[in-house]
Amino acid sequence: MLKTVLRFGLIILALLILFQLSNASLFLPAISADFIIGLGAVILIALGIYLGGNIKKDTIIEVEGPIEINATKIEELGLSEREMEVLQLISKGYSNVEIGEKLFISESTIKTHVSNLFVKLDVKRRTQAVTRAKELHIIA
Amino acid sequence: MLKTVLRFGLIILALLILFQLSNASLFLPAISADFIIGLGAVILIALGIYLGGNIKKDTIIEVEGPIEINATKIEELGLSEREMEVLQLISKGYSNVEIGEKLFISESTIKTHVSNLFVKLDVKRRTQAVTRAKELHIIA
DNA sequence: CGTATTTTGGTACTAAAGTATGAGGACATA
DNA sequence: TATGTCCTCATACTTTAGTACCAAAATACG
Repeated sequence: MLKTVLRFGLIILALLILFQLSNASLFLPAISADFIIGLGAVILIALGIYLGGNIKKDTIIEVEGPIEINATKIEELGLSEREMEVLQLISKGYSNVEIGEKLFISESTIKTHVSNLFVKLDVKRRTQAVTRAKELHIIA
Repeated sequence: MLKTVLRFGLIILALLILFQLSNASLFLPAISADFIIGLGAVILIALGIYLGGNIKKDTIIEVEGPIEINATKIEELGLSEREMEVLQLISKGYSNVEIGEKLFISESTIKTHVSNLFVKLDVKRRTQAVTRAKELHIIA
């Protein structure tokens, strides 16, 4: 919450600086207006990237303790978002039916996801899948 | 790769547009220069957020410190040695048959141990048992 | 030695998990 | 528009897992 306030504060601050620059450029003909505007653009994009990066980190990578999730590995294995959701619920000990209820989809679909998951993780049972996933640091 | 090119293209395009706007504003006094610059700023930040959100991060994997086993808890739950062995093998992803082979006892016996384990841990499935056992720090 | 606990094993059954296959819809991209 | 990927769901089947109940050895202990 406090971070959110800080971020929006940064955005407003950046806007204010840009507005000031637009005036300052009139009194500093020695410096090209184009240069200043370009500089402002770079700063704003950098700010945006910073904000975007943090937003992504907060929403996708939820971790407790010192263990972090290896997002690269997930891509390497070709695991989809839905598959990751299912994998996480499996690791928490839920049955296929329970997982279906939590995700509002049928048990059949869960079984499909689970089977695909096993192929991609190269395992044969859900308990193995959890062990393997933790080894690879793709779940907490 | 193609996406990367597209993104950098977008950045350059945005910069060009901004430069053009800085000129256009001189010929369009009806529209406030501040407004145009503000609009540009918003667009650039949005672009930055989009770009930042798509940058893949190689997250650092930090190793967890020494995990302590709570021997007291094991006693409290009344878990026998054999049950602990079975529990550990379950957590490694082995099937009942495989566990039986490793401990040189029949699958029937494993099932008995597993069922007793479930009662003592107050769970209904082996995946739950693993989750619970780790919560209680009775397995690594 | 007698008693309690653990470990072992079996049978019979139900429930859940997992496999194989096919297929339609959603959505982004070439 | 065509293509490919993901998500969805279903049917039919096989395999594990799990429950209930029982019982015989092995082991620990006062």
